[in-house]
Amino acid sequence: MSSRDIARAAVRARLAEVAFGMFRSAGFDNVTVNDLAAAAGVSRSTFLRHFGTKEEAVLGAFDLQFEQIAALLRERPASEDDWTALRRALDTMIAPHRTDPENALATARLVEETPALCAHQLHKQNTWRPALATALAARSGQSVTMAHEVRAGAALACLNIALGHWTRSNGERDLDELLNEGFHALM
Amino acid sequence: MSSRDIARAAVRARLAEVAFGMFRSAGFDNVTVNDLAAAAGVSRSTFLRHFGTKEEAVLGAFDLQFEQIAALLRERPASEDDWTALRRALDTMIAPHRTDPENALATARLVEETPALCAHQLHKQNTWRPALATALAARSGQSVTMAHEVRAGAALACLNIALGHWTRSNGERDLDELLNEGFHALM
DNA sequence: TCATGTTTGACACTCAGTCTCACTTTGGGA
DNA sequence: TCCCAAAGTGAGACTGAGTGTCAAACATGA
Repeated sequence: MSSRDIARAAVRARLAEVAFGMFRSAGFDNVTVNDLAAAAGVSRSTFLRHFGTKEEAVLGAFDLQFEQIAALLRERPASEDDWTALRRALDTMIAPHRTDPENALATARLVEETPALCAHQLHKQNTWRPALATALAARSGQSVTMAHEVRAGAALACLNIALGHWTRSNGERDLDELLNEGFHALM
Repeated sequence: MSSRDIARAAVRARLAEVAFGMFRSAGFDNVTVNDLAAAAGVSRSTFLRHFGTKEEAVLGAFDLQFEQIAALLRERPASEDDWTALRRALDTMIAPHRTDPENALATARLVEETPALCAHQLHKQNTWRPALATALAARSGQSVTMAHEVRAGAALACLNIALGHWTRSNGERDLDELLNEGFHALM
């Protein structure tokens, strides 16, 4: 990672933070890219060059999480069945909800109540699903089957549902238990 | 259903058909709403009044299918386990792929290769999932639990994955069998 | 026939996203 | 240290989606 990449990532992080703050207080649809750029002290061009779309300013961070999940999945022991491996790998995804529930709750709410964000998020998951299936198969040296992909998809659906319940409980219910309850319907 | 509603539905169907034809031959992103309106002989305003968004011209029909699935699900006998009931209900969804594979294949391809359509489709499924869970619970007089919702979500993921395989096989593989294979990883 | 509600087309407007061009900054090699 | 090539930035023009308003045409049911 060159120093340029570091600088670029720092700018990106700052822009995302400013954007999240404005979306959180005014609502995604009531903030324009011009507003975001002005608030962050950059031009409209620069903002869009960093994120491509308004949605990516919120959802861009999730790509890293998916890579982490895939990596963790690959490291789960082959003796573990797929459901258990998936359940464990998702612990990474819900770590932020434990360490910074305030922020995680605001993000989850924003995504859930904004159709454009929700749709993009689901599409992102759909894009990552094959990679999860590959990781699931690779950890036990198997080749990818439809079963791997179905289990990966089911686990993601489970995550979304558990997160939805968690959000609607204002973060009061335990996300770990909600996930366990969800996986219980699958295992 | 008044005569006005009938006329309205007829116009909608015709507009959707024209739109699908153009999307199919030129690609979703290469056709503007102006193009669609001109080809259908209506104004841009009228086209957008009927569908709201370009995407809905393609995906609008799926709402009916989801209602059908929910209705069928409610009618499955309480003696059937949830997975079997879901699997049977999905037969409705894949009926068109049997009766008119040509058209179904083109639609599936269009949705899959167009990110905007894919995202909207997934969001639609996400919106309908609670209704499926309710139907699943109602058929055996239970109240809705997270398990119902998780199973509904998993079934939808399974449908998407099976459809993806079917599309990539150019409609040559049997969608019924693909669905069975997918559900096998869950049941 | 008439009053009412619906559909339509025209048009103006906002905003997202793409593209191009010129300018500035920066990193790394000579 | 100097220099150059590459990367980042800002300005601005442009396309196209989606919203809202208005007046005219239309169909429906009394």
